[in-house]
Amino acid sequence: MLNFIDVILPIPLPNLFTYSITRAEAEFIKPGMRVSVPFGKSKIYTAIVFSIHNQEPLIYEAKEIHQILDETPIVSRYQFELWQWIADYYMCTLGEVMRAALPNAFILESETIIFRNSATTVNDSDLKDDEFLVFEALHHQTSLTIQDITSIIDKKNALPVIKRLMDKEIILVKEEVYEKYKPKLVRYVKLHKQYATDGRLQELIETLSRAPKQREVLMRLFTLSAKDHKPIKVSELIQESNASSAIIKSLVDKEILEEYYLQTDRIESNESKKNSQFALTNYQTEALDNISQNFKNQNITLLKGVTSSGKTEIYMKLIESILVTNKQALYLLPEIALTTQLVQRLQDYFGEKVAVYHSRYSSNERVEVWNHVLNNSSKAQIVIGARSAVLLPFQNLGLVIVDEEHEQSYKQFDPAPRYHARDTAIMLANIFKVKTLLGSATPSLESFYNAQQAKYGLVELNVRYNDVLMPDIELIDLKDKHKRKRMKGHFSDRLITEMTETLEAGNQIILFQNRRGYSPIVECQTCGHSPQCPNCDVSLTYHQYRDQLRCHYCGYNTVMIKTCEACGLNTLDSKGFGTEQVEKEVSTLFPEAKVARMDLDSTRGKYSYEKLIDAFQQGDIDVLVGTQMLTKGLDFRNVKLVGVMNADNMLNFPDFRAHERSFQLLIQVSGRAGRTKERGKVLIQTYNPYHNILQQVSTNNYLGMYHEQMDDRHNFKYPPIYRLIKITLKHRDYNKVNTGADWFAKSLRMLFKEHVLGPEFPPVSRIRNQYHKNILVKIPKNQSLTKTKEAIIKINNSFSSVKDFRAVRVILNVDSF
DNA sequence: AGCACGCCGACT
DNA sequence: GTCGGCGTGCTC
Repeated sequence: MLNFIDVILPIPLPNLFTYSITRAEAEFIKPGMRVSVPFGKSKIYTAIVFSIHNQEPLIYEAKEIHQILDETPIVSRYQFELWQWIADYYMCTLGEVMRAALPNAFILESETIIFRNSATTVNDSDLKDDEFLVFEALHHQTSLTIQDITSIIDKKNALPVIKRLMDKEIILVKEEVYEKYKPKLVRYVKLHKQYATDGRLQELIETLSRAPKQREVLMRLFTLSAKDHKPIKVSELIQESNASSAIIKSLVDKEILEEYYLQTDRIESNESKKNSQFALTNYQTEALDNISQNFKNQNITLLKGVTSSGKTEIYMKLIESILVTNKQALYLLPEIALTTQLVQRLQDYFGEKVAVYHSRYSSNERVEVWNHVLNNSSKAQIVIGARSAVLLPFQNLGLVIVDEEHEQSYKQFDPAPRYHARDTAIMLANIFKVKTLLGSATPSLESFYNAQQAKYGLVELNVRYNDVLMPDIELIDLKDKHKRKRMKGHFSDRLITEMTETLEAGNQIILFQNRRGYSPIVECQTCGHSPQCPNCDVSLTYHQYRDQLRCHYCGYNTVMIKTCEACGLNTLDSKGFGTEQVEKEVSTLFPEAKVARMDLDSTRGKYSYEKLIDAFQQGDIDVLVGTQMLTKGLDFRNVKLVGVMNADNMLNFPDFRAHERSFQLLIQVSGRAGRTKERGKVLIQTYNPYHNILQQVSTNNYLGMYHEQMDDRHNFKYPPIYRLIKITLKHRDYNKVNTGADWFAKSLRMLFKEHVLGPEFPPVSRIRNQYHKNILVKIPKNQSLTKTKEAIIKINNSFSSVKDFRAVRVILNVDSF
């Protein structure tokens, strides 16, 4: 009987691929293991074994696998179930899910390596110039990569040359696969075994009397190993004995010391023991009881707790109750809320049981967390992570917590799989038959709607920790302030007064402006021209700190122009303002205050974000100016005043969620004010102080906002009343996108009639030289989601079989909000 | 997706 | 003449 495996390949193709294996391999291979397989003409890819069977494919001959990469499965059956759900629900392939789920280091790819064929003799004159260059290079190096050759012959395409050399049998070509994950090895030293006896040791110390430095190192080694009987790291010895690595090296060379390597975890399990204890307040206890009560007949519960109400403590107690059953807990957070502050707090309480997983981790670090979770190791009993942590190989999950449930960053937009981590987490919990707790001060409409429909349980916590009052929110009418000349730059007199008082009292201030850079539009006063990005349909933003014009979509940048490109006059002026300008104005208005800025530009480096937070916490910064980044779960004790520079630009954003988002954002920034005893103050500057959303923000009226917005969603057929699938067409040719989108929309309309919207150009219709056009499909509650998706896939298939449209990229985005 | 193959304009 | 552009077809 012949043996075969079906595998998942990390590419966007809908089907599995069948390979043949030997009898012996069939005994060894299990679903979830990695194998490397030849794919296409020459490449070798990493695949995940999906199933093992005996059905020989009928219409093609299955290739043999190249190699088995694992001894035991690295993907669990629970994950297969989840992957399948993601692929079906979000309309993507299993391969795309695999790519998103596995740490990069697990996915090996082959590289083509070129060798000299020593079997043939070569006549130099037979070779062309570029062929000779390669031939000569192989005298110096035994092997070359394609890239090496590309640079040697200085051509874009090295393949023709390689092909000619292969035909002449001068070179050999091999595909090589490298293991990408490298265990971290740490260098240790110990005394060489020849000095094991006391007598020899005595001798040794005497011989070293003329090398005091070396002797000192040796003595230090003895004291260190006597102290805690642990292996001695080279780095430790160097530091303790104040020696150089050269001294260690000479001791090793003399065979006095012996070096060896041990494999270590990259993720420092900082050896903090459980030391912090805390008690819940009465309100927290009550909330926790309510949650447990809800969990008795509800799989999902929404915890709606105002900012600073101490939700984290409740999560911790819940997790603790899961740990005693020896199960794993998953704690999801938006990427930027995963600060050292919070991780530290959990580690202080749970010790080494906490593992962290997010995008700033290197591929190697992720492999280590993956393995710990897979092996159900105690080091990863609690996983705290961002979006992708939901894809980890849990074995024995007991609880899922999704904090800041309303955060849009839980939804992946590009590339596929375009999954929502909150909804995927609920599915994951469902697979393990365990409970999910969603937490937020400003729940998303869909979650609150589900709670209202009794699909979720609902627990509220309306009191801040330690009974601190909710901040006092005041709206400031910018139109009026301008008219009465009460503005200094972008600051109203009210804001300046409050800032002055706050600074005098020694408290800190946060200023929020949802725009980075100095000014988003530069415009010529004479001819009205403004510099545009050459690749995208947007104006360039002026960044003063580098004197540059930058595109926020593609990263394009040039030096700031001095005169108008169109009319040549130096009448350039800037419109609108960003964080940079706010920062600058603060330092002019308050010269003795220490100002810092927190946005994408100021937090580029790996730790710069943490440094800023640290500095602010230490009180080294008085005024922190920033974008959205500021709103995420930061806990600053000494912030008294929060200023929102301009609330209008987000309210006017062309999106059906703009109002919901603005409400959430403003409530979240406001929540940064007054987290201890004193009541905080929030000033919101706006041209529309009577806007309903702002009124609701100022009175912290979530229910008002909810009901009003839900009316709109009903009337205009938007989620959570209807479901939404967005179809985006992308191509560099404007006309192709247009005709393609029209075709696509027409086909959809035949089935879904008035529930098809568009095609429409998005606000920024060209990004990186690609034109975009969107079509929205609205799906009523009573319409089958599965059937709708099937129909869309069918239309998409016929679309791509039209020759003219093949090149147009189609992106399907389910729940695109 | 990635890659090979094949056709076509544009230059050393 | 070759180089590199891009459309087309295919991957177990």
